[in-house]
Amino acid sequence: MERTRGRFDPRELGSDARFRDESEQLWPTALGEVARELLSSALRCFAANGYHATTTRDIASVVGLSPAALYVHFESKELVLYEIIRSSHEGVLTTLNAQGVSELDDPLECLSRLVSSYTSWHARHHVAARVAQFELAGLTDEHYQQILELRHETNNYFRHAVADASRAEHAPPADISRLTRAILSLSIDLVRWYELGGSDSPEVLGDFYAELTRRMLHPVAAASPPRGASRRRGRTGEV
Amino acid sequence: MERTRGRFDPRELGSDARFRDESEQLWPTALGEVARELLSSALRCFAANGYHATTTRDIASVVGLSPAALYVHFESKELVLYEIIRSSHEGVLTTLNAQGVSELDDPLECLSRLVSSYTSWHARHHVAARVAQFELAGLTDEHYQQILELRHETNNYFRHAVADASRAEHAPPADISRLTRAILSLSIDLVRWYELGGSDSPEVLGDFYAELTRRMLHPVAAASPPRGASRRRGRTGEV
DNA sequence: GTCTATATTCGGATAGAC
DNA sequence: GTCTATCCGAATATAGAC
Repeated sequence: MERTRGRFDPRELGSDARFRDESEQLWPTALGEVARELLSSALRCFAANGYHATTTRDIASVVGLSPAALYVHFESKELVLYEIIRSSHEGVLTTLNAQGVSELDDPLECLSRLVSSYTSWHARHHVAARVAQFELAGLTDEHYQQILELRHETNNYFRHAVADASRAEHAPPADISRLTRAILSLSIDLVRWYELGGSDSPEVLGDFYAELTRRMLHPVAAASPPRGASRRRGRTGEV
Repeated sequence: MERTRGRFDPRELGSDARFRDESEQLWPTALGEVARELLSSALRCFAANGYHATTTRDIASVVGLSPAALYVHFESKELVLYEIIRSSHEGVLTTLNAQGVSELDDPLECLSRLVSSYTSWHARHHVAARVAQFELAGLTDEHYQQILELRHETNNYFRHAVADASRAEHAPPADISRLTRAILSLSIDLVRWYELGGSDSPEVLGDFYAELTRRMLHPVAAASPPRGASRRRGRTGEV
């Protein structure tokens, strides 16, 4: 019955600009060479076809091993997924920590730098980030809880930065949660469509989203008040 | 080896505020009652656990049927997924068409209305939209291509509206593609975290994102020039 | 550490009675 | 149209040789 196995051949991902990234830097150096190769292979398979649609044969064959070899290096397929997602989340946190924003006293510049680095990290590591963001359902409950803690830590960075910047720019305090979510959405959603080698480099995109963040904190001074049709709200979404 | 089947019991989704939505309105009326119930059940299973982690037994048992009964109404499990994704995409297009933006001559108001309706649709139908956005890998190549055409149509709406509004607001033409992607990202990513019954109604969120869109089209007039640290770019993402 | 072979379970889909 | 029973391919994981 025509088994759908995804649109991409993981064997080609290494040479495909859409998937080539710098994922190998993510893996713990404590792991051996083969284990790291297996993680890179699994990462590409998961990103291309999804966790459940990827078999242990897929992962191992890309590296040129039999499926049984995988279990010498990892206890289970789920643990491979966990290792990938955990490494990605810790990679983001490391980057955010390295920003040293605490030395800055300009809240808007501080937030800009967080957004810029968070965005460019996701662009540069868009393959790993895709798995880290969209394959959480494959984790066991216990591993999922551990990832949630890392995500909570990341979100706190932004929530505080948005709160500080909002105060400094006299934005409505009620919008802090909404703004935080919107800013995170920009950086996270790009992993769905970003391609290395596309028009924007990770740095350019990071700068652009930092600029958008600054604009989002500045209410437009009703520059061009809508003429007719006084914004009939409440009708939207009725289909 | 501890089979992970997702964190949510689809049987409870109907009574869970996180998943209760108005998906039933989406299905073609040409289908019979049972077929529509199966689609609603499948929708909740797919949203909760993912397409590949959902079995035909899961889908049928929520409705109180045996797995075999599903095949009386649908040729395959993949066709159930296709019907869900297709209905969602056409639902969005119907909403956008109903906006009647062509009657407006204010480009910014036109774009605002598109963003508002697109956003509130995704919030109201966040369960269906989640499947429509994140389970595309489960489709056959042929069905995937058909969905891509619908997405292309939707994207064109926004690309033209952003282009018109950018001209009217004297925004840099080079940013049109970037802005379009950013605006779409806001509305699409919300299906990852939105919950009906949460703090913001679909309409409130739609209005807020329309406001953010207007702000994103207005370059900040260097209101508060960053003091020290002259935006050292190019370092981000090195981890 | 890697292999071949396989145990075992599971899931999509079908057969045929009612 | 729904059921029970089942076929059969597939996938995780293991056993045991090398």
